[in-house]
Amino acid sequence: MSEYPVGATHTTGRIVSALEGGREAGVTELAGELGISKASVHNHLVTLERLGVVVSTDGRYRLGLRFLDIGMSVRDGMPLYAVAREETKGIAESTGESSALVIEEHGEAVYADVERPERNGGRIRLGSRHPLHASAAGKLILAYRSRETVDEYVETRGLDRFTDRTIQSRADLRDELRSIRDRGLSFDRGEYSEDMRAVAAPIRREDRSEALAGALSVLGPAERLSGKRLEEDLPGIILSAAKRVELDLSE
Amino acid sequence: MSEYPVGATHTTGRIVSALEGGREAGVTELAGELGISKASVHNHLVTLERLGVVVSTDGRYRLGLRFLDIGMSVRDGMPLYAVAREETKGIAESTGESSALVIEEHGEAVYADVERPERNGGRIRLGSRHPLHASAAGKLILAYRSRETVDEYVETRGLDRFTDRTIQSRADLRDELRSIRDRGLSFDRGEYSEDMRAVAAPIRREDRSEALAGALSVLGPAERLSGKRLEEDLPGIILSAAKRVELDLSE
DNA sequence: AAGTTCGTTCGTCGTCACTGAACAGTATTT
DNA sequence: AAATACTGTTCAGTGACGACGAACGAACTT
Repeated sequence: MSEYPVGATHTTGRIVSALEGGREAGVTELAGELGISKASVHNHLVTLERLGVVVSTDGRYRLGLRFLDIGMSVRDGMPLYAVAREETKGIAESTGESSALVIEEHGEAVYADVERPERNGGRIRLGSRHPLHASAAGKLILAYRSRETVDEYVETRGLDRFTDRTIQSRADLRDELRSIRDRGLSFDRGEYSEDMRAVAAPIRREDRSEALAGALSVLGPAERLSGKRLEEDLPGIILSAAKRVELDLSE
Repeated sequence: MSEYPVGATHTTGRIVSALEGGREAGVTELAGELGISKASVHNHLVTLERLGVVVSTDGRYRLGLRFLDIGMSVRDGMPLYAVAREETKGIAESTGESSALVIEEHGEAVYADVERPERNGGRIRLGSRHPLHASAAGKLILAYRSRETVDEYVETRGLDRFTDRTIQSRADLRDELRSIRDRGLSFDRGEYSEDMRAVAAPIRREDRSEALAGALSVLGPAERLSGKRLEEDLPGIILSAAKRVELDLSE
């Protein structure tokens, strides 16, 4: 079995990825870039347009908002989102900062809900994906995973460095994860972005199984998130919110 | 040329659509439903999982949030969104109601931005798609299109009926569109949902070309949107906001 | 008006996407 | 505890069709 059982779908995926971010491109452009024949790229684009996910205007193509529609329908269908929604909002209201519901997907931390995204400098938005080892919520998710799973993560994704503070060694990661598990709380003090801080609390499953259901997180600029506020006030708020979500989830 | 030049991609699209709304399904289930062999469905799902858009847990499959990520990146990349964003927010703040930026795509009204979605009863959310003839913004978009384009819309999509007030005949639609063009303003008084009201104002392009760039809209329950507020106050607010967007857009 | 781009269309070939059937687990039933 | 009835997955064969290179036609540029 090859890497991608359905090659044509793989090609479609590559074309879609190339058009991410609302980029508008022509057939020849894409064909050259992806190393696919013009005719083939054209066929894929026409198919995608008929499916309603691509729009074309006089020969140039771009992704439409159908992706957003599908994505929102998926998000709204998540049981955890329905349960955590009000708490996420509540955190943003009581703190005045960005708050988020984060889940794990394909080895990444994914933001399934973000309240007040404008308060984090536009760095994190709904649907954002970040490496697990370089965010408060991501580390939290890793902390509740088995050692093998963590090792596998490090091997396949590596410990990409974003700032001086990004965890760089497996040993450091292991120490940090233990400390997180002990406290039931996770901090990010500029490990992904120099001037950003975050606190995250775990949402465990009813059966207390290994993997977390998700994490709640508060995030914002270092100038507002520091000292006692970062170390004591926010942890208190977010921990109790996460506990309430856990309870609601088990009903 | 067939309907879909790349058949495999079409199949993938059908599978994805079947999984919309966060539905979790098994291979056999999908195969039976779509009339495709189990093996084929399996191949598509494995491919989609490798591409990172599908997640599987012990044999059951569902869409992941990658769609949301792509969709948000497309939305954030829209020039109109960047320009209209603050005005959309402003409308929601000054009215306390849901406000939206709406564009046309594949013959549907698409909500590219929705502020305070909770204030419209959860009926309209980011990425929602509605028929053009049964919403304030949709009718507005049709109103600035050529007669042939409108005829084509009616022929291909038909005038689906949602409430007693939904426009049912081509003649009524023509009259309504003329009136909208004359006033430069569009109302929805329960044409899509019995107890919903909306007002929309056009965002024209600099070159004054036929097609609108989009529309701004306020929407909410009939109990709050009625009388002078619906007929005079909201139109004033939304018209001036749309005008400002038009100006910003032409810079 | 010749030239250069583009998107699109056209056949042709060789591959691979689809099928039906066998396999391997797991849950349910008896 | 054995048997049944579901799953999801793998397998091998084949015929449709996806990929390619080339030709086409339209739209700008020169």
